[in-house]
Amino acid sequence: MGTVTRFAPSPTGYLHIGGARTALFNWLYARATGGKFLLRIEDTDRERSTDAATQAIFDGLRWLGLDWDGNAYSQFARKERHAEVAYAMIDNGHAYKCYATKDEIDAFRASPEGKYGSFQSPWRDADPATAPDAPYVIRLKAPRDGVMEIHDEVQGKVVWKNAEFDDMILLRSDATPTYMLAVVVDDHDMGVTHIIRGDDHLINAGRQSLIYMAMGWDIPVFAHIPLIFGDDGKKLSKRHGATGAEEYRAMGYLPDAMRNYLARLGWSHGDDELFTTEQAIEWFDLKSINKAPSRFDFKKLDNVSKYHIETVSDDVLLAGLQDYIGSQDREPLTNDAVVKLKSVLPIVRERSKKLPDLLDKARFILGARPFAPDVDEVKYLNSVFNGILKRLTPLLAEVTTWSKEELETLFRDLAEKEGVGLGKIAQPMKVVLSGTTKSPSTFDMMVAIGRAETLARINDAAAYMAIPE
RNA sequence: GGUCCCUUCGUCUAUCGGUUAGGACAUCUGGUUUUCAACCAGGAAAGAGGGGUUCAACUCCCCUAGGGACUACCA
Repeated sequence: MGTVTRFAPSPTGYLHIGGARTALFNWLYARATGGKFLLRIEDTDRERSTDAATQAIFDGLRWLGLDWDGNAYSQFARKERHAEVAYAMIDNGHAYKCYATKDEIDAFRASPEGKYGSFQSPWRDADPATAPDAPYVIRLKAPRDGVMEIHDEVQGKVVWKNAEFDDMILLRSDATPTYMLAVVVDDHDMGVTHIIRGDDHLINAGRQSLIYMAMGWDIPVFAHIPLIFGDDGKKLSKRHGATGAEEYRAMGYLPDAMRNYLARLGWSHGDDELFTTEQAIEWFDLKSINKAPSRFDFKKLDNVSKYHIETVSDDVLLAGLQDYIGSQDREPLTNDAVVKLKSVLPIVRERSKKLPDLLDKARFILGARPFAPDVDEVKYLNSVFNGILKRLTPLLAEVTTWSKEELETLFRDLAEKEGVGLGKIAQPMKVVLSGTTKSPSTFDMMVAIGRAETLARINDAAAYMAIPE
């Protein structure tokens, strides 16, 4: 039997980056073992679940490239089946109807005994004949003796005394299932073999095992992964920066980089830091997941991002770029722009940490004349440079081979003749060619746009510099 | 409060009883340079504390401290 993993988010907001990593681990494990990765929306909480959130989760997952097998399941849609199992558990003596009202339970909690102990329903061992004709919930009849032991792939052996578990509610008084019942039934029905989830669910593995056992079902393999914190060690929240997957898209990170970085948070394969998704799939295993929580580090993410922008294929980069542009609510690149961009990809992908950096560098090819200098770059276009530019222009017109080497030689010779450093000429030229110094190499740009365009831009710049001081 | 989980450089981590405790990011120093968010070289930087077990412990056990999760008719 092949492995089946699942990601089961509740649709109450965007896709949290921590959830995204959980999804990634499940996806990686499924792909690594040739199994299936399923998606289930845990929408049994009708108050908080929204379609918009469901959509956001789909979008986030799709952006990250975490494709799920088959259609996404709606947990709520399966409520009849959940109820059926709850009643089956009454029949086999592992659950009972509890008529305690909300007020009674609240009163218990407010009492001294209720402060720390869990609610003990008087209906657990009551004679069914005495049951009133009133709404009821179905509770698990949790064992009072013995221990529950699970073997978690990440956490190892974990043991609880059964007495620690309360008679949790399985089916609410409105006949909808609670999370605890629904997960178990769904995971069983969906054939889930490995449950990889946040370790905030660790104790639930014990509780849920009780249900599996009550129904005589096979208990899946558990792997509870530690949570991701912010850089201060506190729960990752808004003030740490972005928490939603979509935000990372809007910041200009490639999905490939996110997968790499997220995979590396809590999981490792020796000293490998930078890797492709294919490699991650090949290397991924549950045993190498760390037990300690990790902190999200944007600096490191940037470094990983830079690597992927440099190494990913042209098509992937271009697709990522278009996607990023879309996230900014901007018009996609035209076919013409794409062709132009593609021709300079090698020189603009270098030194770019994020997609917007790359786009900045591509200004010289995507923009149009005249290239007005950025305010803080105007200083390069001074009178000294103006003089040099006048002597440079005819030289450029005569260059025999318009190549990087030739141009560089020409610039160096001129610099020597002028008695200045190469930077005094090449640097202002960047501003002439692109309006900014945050551009690719001067010579690379000149070669990319050609002689005529170079001369034309010099002419444009001359106009700026002609203005008397 | 109770139960459970966690603890190696600032950060992410390697180490499966024997290592000068390694790598990466960040940081510092020097170099290079056509900007730099680039590159090159080098440096500083860690086993929470205390007990055991063992010839030998970061590694196994216990205690303490600190952090976290759970403790809902939420998931």
